Amino acid sequence: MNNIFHVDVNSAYLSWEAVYRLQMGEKKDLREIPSVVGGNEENRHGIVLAKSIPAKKYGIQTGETLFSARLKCPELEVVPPRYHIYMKCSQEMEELLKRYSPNVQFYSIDEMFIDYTNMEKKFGNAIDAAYTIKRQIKKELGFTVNVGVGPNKLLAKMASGLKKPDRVHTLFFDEIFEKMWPLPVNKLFMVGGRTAKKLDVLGIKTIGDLATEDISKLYKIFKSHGVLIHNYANGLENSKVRNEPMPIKGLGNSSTFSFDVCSEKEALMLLLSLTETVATRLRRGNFRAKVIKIHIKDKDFFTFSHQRKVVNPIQSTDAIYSVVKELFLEVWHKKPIRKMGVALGDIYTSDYEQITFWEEDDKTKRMLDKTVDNIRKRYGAKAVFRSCFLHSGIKPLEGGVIDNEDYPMVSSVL
DNA sequence: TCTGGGGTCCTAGGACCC
DNA sequence: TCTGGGGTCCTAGGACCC
Repeated sequence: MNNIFHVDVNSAYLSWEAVYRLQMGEKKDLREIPSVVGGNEENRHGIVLAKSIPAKKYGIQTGETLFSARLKCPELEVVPPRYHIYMKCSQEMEELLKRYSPNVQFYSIDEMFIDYTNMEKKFGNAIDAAYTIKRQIKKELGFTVNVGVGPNKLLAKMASGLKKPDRVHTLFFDEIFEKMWPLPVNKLFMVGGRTAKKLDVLGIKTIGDLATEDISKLYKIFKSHGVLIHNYANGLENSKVRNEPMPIKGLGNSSTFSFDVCSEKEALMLLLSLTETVATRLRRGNFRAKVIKIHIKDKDFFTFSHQRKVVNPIQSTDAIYSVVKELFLEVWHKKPIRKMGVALGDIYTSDYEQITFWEEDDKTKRMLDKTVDNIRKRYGAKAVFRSCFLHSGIKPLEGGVIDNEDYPMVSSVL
């Protein structure tokens, strides 16, 4: 029998912010008052990123606007995010977990899987170990977690989500009926708002309803996703706890601007800036890309995208930007823009042998990009930038939550 | 009233090939 | 008047995760 743990930091950003502030000598604990970590409203990033449990009691939800959160609780304390601190806390937790098993999967900044299978002889039975881990994180790092214990990653994750905070829960196969099936169907991993709504129309309200529904009926409506969630509702999932990060399939950067962009000149400058950011990340990973995409959200929140596959994989800022510019001019019809993004797909590793065949980027451009990348690495992102950004009011490197640093994200893949 | 950013995967529809 | 059927590749859009 496999024993998988899922460790989930309770209200991660908010807990970490609270711990840091207490360490800095602040008297009040954000976790004990209605509070949220939230984006900057002036820059139109005003949403709730994390909430305290007292804030949750007012019905405040992650992702909702700070405006709406304040309507629910006028005395709400709002603090800005500090991603560097959260990264540090996350890394410390990962190090701690590695004491208990060599096989720890960094699933997201605040969620990790541990494969505890066959570790019993070293650290005792699984449930005791889960409690020890929870206690140790609280004692050494100052924040609380939920630990879910189960026979696979899906059930471990569902277990950690049961009752919060500071709890250990198990979800073995013989507990599914009692602990998981009565839950509303949207609590199931991979059943989001859209699917839950469609299921509701079909009379499927709980995870149990979904688990016992006819699979061919689900397939007809939801295709492969229907089969997936039916399996999940029955606790069936068998992916490995992965030590190594998943190979990168694509990367992108986007930005919501503090004002609606109306001129072509300004839009192109912002796209160049976004291209710089994403191309720098591409080169840092020693990659090249064949698919170049842009996406645009206009002032009415209507979003659309445009992409092109090029024959030879490219890497230089200039080569990527020339495609980005083409794409933009092909789709933009002068409607004011709220947000834009540049993304790269169809990624290849760029080893030395191959480079001689890539004629797309000439040698001069490669050298220039490399030089600029190195200067930025040594002296910071602002040390050198294109002169067109001077006095333009536009940042030379748009996008990204942390300047000049990779920030680990999460996908819907276990 | 205000509504982030960065990922992965899937599907539909059209182009194109034999 | 009636007009194949696969297969692959590409693009746009939408679902999900945190």
